[in-house]
Amino acid sequence: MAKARPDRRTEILEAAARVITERGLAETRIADVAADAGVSPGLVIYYFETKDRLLAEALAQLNDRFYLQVSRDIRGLTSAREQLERLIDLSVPGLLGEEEDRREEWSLWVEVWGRALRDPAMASEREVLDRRWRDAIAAVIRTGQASGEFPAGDADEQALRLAGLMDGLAIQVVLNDAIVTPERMKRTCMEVSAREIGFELFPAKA
Amino acid sequence: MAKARPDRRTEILEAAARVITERGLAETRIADVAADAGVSPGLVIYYFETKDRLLAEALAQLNDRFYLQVSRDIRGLTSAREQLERLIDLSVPGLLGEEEDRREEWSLWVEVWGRALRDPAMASEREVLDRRWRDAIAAVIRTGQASGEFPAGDADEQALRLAGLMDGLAIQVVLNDAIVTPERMKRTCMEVSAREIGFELFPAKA
DNA sequence: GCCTGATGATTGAACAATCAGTCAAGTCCG
DNA sequence: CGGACTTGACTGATTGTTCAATCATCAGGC
Repeated sequence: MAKARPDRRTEILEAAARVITERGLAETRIADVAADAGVSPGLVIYYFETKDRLLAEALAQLNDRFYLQVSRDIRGLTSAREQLERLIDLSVPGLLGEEEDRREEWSLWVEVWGRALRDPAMASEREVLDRRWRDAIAAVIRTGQASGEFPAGDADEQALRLAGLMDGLAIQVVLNDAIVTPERMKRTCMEVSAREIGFELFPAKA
Repeated sequence: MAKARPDRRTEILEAAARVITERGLAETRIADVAADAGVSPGLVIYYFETKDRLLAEALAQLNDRFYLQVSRDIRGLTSAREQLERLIDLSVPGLLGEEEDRREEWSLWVEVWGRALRDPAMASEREVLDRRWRDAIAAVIRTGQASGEFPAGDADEQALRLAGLMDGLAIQVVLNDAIVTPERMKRTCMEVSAREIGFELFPAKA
């Protein structure tokens, strides 16, 4: 109904995002994207020149989507501690329901890292996105410091530590490590955050 | 000189390890390995049946090599704190000289993670190796606790935290992140270790 | 209202490159 | 001589990309 004039380029991009999250970056063929978009392989190249450009654009879109959700979710919370917890919840693969399961997003990150090793364009894209992520964490920490909820401290360094820990643990979780479960990852992240940033894990409700 | 009777299988395995660390798992072709070993492509398949089996064996060998070096290096150190620092030094990509540069090893890990997402055999191999790594860290921590150098604590949980942090930061370093330099990674790992495990970063030499 | 031609969108078959794995034939060594 | 080892050309499958042909849309002339 709403398809007055379908924007092919956008349709193909969305199809690519779907295929990538389902089958992974390495297993995504142009033919798959074309089939998912209900379009011929030739048309995909017609709009995106090369497969690499298509994948790069699709990845950027997927990331924007994640950041949008995170900032939307966080905006509604008043306490920095709650914001931080929500950030962690959203980052732990498989912790929340299907609706916001981050497993596929993390799988994607792992593949991006692999590709970035040999693809400079992908590498600089990744660096930008990672910095944006750390900055988002640091912003939450600064909010808490400004309001007196957290003690003063180097928010950037604290964000780096938390982001690093989350990356490392998320790898284990997304690969279904028997020891590192989503719940354990969350607990560990919360405890380390509390200690490194300097807040009480279970604040007295006073 | 020492090649009385060349063990082709071993030669090919070593060639595979070289090619993999140079070009990455995804970019390693049978022909490359054959060329590096000075042998025909057919012979590679003759000894290893499939490319996957070749890669799996080569990876296992690379890992054993790393663990051997780590345990050899650590055995010579008496204080647990020094052992831990050595462990971290050996883990930070590009911190030490070329001889023991871990950059290629970490690149490899990133690719193993990517492959493990879709290859169950690779996934369970990874899990085993990762557990071995965390156990090695935990063993060092327990040594320190037993000698009274570190306070009592949950060594397994502490090891999980340190291993997670190292994984996450190593990704940034190996991808040449402008902010996360090898030196910064080391400093951060040491500081977090000190706080989480509970030792003095700069012990009075008493 | 209808034809017309131009422009861009779209197709799908064909092309070309890449590689894992096969195989028939040779070589070496005991 | 025989069996293990070795070769390298070949096959077959996959897949990114090209391209000639077709189709849709629409502005503008009649």
